[in-house]
Amino acid sequence: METTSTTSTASADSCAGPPRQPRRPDGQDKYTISEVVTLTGLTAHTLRWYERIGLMPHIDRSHTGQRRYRNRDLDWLDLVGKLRLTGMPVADMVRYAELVREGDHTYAERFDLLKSTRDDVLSRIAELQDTLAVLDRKINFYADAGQALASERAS
Amino acid sequence: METTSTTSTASADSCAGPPRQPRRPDGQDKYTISEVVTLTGLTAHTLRWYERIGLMPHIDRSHTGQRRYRNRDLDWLDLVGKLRLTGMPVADMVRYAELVREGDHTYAERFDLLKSTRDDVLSRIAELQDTLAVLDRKINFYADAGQALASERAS
DNA sequence: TAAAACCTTGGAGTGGGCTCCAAGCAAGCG
DNA sequence: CGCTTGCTTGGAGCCCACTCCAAGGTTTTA
Repeated sequence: METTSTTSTASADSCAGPPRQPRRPDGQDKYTISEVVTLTGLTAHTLRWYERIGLMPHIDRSHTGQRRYRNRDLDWLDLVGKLRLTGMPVADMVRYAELVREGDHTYAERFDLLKSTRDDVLSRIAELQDTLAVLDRKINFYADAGQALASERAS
Repeated sequence: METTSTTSTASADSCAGPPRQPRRPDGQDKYTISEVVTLTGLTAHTLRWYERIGLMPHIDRSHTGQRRYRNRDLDWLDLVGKLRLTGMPVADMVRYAELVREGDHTYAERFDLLKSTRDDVLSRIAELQDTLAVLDRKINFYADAGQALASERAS
């Protein structure tokens, strides 16, 4: 049976920011898929799917065919996770992965891709700050309205 | 035949930031669906779909049954657009719309909803800034690598 | 050694957010 | 009057990013 992800990505705890993934034990360079699940917060399904669609580099296998992830694979997954947060489509990440696989002569193209991604991120940040301003105006409105209702009740 | 959106949302022009939607003509308070399409950048399909799922307030109709949007509807669509950029699920926006329809006694709940949305936005901004740092490190790496290749070619 | 836990595969299914279609009504124009 | 253009509806279809299933092989624990 498949281990259904216990480390839920969106936890509802009140304080303390994002639910940090457990840190990698150091000195280790071989992880089973379930270890990667706990380290990345992805599901095993998703990890295998990433591999099928060409988003992963070649993953080592044990002599019986089970995946054995290495630290560089985890580094890659970290990057993928970051890019995912920017809303970059998986297809674009696959493109980047292909460039990496193709070797050093794709440096320029990778550079361009990263730069335009960077620009996207900057404009998304700007959009969000814009939205923040709108939310703050509305929040103030409701705060005032709440005040008004309270004093009305008091009088 | 349906007017296929001419105002493409994602234009590829180089400068000048986001493709500003045309400003509303002032003094007007009745718009056909196609006017709203050009004002918001949404498609007519999407506007009708928003209505079906309960994301819109009641929209006036002409004597023949055609939609006539008013300025307050456009204001609402602006808000929806902002919230969409934050990644808020449409279902949550529908919830907010319901609260608005239910009247003044939902002020407190709306306030809470906006505040938690605000928190989400803040943490998304933080995530993006994190990602930006990663991208910058990689970009510097590739810039250096490009330099190295160039000087290699020169020698 | 036997049971429980974990891993493998290809392919099918899901949910969100649109996107489109067909068939038909309505308005403006030459 | 006929043509073009625009609007109406319910329902079907699409794309993305997973998510799960069945059927079987492997590894670990007791």
